[in-house]
Amino acid sequence: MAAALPDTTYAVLGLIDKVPGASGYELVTVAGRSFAHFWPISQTLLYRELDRLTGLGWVAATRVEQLHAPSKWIYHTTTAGQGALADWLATPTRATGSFRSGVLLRFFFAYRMHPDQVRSLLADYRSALQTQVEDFVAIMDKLEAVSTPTARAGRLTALHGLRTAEARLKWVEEVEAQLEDGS
Amino acid sequence: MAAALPDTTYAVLGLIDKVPGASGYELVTVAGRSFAHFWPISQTLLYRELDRLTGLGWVAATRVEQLHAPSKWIYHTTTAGQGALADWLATPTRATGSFRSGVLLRFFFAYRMHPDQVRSLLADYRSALQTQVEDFVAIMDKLEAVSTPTARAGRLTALHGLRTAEARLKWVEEVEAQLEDGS
DNA sequence: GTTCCCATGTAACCCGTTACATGATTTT
DNA sequence: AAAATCATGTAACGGGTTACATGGGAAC
Repeated sequence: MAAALPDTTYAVLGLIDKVPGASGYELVTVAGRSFAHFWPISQTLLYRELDRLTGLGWVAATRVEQLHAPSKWIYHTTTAGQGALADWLATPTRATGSFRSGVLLRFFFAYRMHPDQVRSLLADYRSALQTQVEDFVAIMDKLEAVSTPTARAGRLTALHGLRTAEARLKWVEEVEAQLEDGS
Repeated sequence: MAAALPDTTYAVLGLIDKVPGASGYELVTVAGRSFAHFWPISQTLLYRELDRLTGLGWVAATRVEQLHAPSKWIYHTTTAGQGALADWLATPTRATGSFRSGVLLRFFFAYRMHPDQVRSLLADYRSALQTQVEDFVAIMDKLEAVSTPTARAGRLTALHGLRTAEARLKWVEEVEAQLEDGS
């Protein structure tokens, strides 16, 4: 049995399947505004996965010449690629994502900080969360009109992010209230 | 100016500062049940950071011989180390943590799955979230009694995880309800 | 005429993980 | 006799990041 490929490979495979005929450049931007919120990938990494996927025969690359822009490669999933995607989707996975938060890490050592530093840490966190909320709302608004299955999936993952950010904003308020009367 | 060290280095530094006189072995277990939920580190990595921190002169290692167990190194922060920790805590940071979720990634391609697969994906996610809720509640219960500043910081980071997991559980219910009547 | 957009790539680094090794002592 | 605990480490790998290079056409 071959070594398991990272989920990132399937993320790119699924994206090509979802947006057939896109160039690497386009896929980077699409990835940036679709699954970046729960599976961020850099440009370099995406191009590397493109190489891997064509090497595996899971996607086919076609050269396209353009008049008013540089030539480009466009990608499609092959039958083998669609099968690999289906297999991956059928395999159960551990439901534990990875999460690392610099804010929480610093907050964990809050007793070594001046109260003002803690307050500003929380304020920064709050504004970052508010930005997230706005982003997710914008995504959902944009997909509201569309009623395709792919749009629905996107809308619901955005909802996940929205609910998460909202809950964390409430946490910030809870903590700030506790700081005011407690310490 | 020297290259910035990763947050992991300061995580270990802060932990030694919090639990002085612990061995590497003990620090691994303490890290596992304190900040693992928002900053997981493996045993190998922790030992590597221990080397780095002693090399920097930020922590001092002392050899301790034991009768009923192998000899061990125990660690303390130096004055320089405490200063470095304070500096790091004083530097503002981007409030965006890193998050990667295999569940959401698969869910994003839900239109390529059988409805039963989607249901089982959500069921797995739900039970993982329920386990998280239990873990966070357990941590908070254990720290409820203690009223030190360090315990409070731990309790509040656990609360953050609890609120997050609760919001996501509600999301699962929302989505499941939508699947039943919609599709 | 400089800056932005398209488009693809290289180079280097290192953080983090997994698997494994060792060996004494204590518990089952 | 076997397994778990204490304690520290090595080896190898690869995923992901940041920074940089290139170059033509379009826009301001």
